[in-house]
Amino acid sequence: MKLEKITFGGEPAWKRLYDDACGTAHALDLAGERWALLVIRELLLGPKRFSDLKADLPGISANVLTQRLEGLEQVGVLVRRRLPPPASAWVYELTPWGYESEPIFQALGRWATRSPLHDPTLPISPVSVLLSFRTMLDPSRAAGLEALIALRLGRESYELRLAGGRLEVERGPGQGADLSLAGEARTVAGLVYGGLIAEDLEAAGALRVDGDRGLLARFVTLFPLPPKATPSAGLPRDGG
Amino acid sequence: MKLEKITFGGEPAWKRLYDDACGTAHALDLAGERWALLVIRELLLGPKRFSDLKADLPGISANVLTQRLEGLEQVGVLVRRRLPPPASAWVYELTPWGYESEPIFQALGRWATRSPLHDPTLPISPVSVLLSFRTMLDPSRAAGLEALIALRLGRESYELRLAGGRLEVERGPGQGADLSLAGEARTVAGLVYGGLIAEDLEAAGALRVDGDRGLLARFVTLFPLPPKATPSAGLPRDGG
DNA sequence: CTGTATCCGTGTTGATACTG
DNA sequence: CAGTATCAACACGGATACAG
Repeated sequence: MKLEKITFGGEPAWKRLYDDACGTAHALDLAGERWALLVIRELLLGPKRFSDLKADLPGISANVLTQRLEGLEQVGVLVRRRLPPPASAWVYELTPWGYESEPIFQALGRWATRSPLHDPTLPISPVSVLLSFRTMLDPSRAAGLEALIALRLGRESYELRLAGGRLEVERGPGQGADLSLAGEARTVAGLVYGGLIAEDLEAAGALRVDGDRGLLARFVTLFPLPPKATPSAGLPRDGG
Repeated sequence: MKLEKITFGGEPAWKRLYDDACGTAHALDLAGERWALLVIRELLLGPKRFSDLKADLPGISANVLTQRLEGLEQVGVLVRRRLPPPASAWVYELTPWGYESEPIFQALGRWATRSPLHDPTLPISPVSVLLSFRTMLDPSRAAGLEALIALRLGRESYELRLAGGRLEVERGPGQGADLSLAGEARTVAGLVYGGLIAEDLEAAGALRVDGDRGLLARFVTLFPLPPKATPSAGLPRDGG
């Protein structure tokens, strides 16, 4: 490993780099620091502001978020842009190449889902839920299905377009949707992945359903999880 | 993010965990620490001993390697095994689920190869080169090709079997190979990815070629690199 | 020979408080 | 809202000493 000096615009910065031509090592040089990949994940469905990122990454501190955004901008993964008036806010947006990192998240997610230690009851961000749908959709189960579904997860709204066995996800109000779900991201995740029952969640006030309930019944079957890996592996190693 | 206490066998250990049900976050909880993914990479083509890992991961220190191996064993990615006599050495071997992490490395590698900052002239491990071949093989370019190629990269020997547009990689001496290459891993990487010329490398004593040179000429064309992302992105952000 | 444990200097990370 | 400043805790990496 090597210490490399990189000077960009302002003051010199030192970074610990793997001294390795392997693509994996370079990817980790670019985005291997703590939180970096999760910042990218949160931007995969469109630009966000600093405070949105901070809210959607519970546990990150402001200074670390600042550092990650600066680093990821320097290496060309994202850009910092000012929205046109009247918004006039700064937003962070992935570059085209940044958006191309999505397969990394699909591979990581698919693999980790099989971990014996994975706890699906933890909090989850809206973007994570939507990306997981894109990753886990089983085209054969979605065959012949054409529908527009509106998801309101916390403060964020998305539109899911199912057609030709494929799924498109976009930010948007989802007007005229065949089915509309509103609730916290973890509620919808529990509905699709955790076997929770929509009627129970509605009764508990955690979910609102509008529209085609037959479509809902089918929707929750479209995203089968891979089986867990053998859990024998999560145990302590024998003494010596 | 949360501090979780995990006690395994011996003394209590604290680990910083993302408090996030997202698969990506869990994958990073499992293997997101510095060096962890590179340790896994080095094991993807078969078990290795501590000292082999240390040699193939230049820059890692013994104590960090020990910690990573312990951590990855605890979460079920690898196991520590004793070879049968007369070898009687300890080796580290991925579990079946650990081996299934390879798509992560393919996604990371494919993405990072397009980085404007990627430097392919850095040192590289034999395993990285072999994995890159598996990732980058263009099946259409390999169509109709049937061959056994032996690669001796540093101390390690591998066999590449090309058939039906597919590539199989195994450790092994490669006896009876149609083509045999011997040299440092970075030399062979430069040959396939860097446009270096086999004859020059032979003349310089960096490469030994035995067997079908027509096959070699074709072999070096089988692994096209994706184009670089627009490099404008690697520049300093404007002042304000 | 193959790891493992400990010490230590340094750099990174994160919680809190604070500023424009 | 969008970050900076400060400081404490921790992780990293190098060296060295130790154990089977």
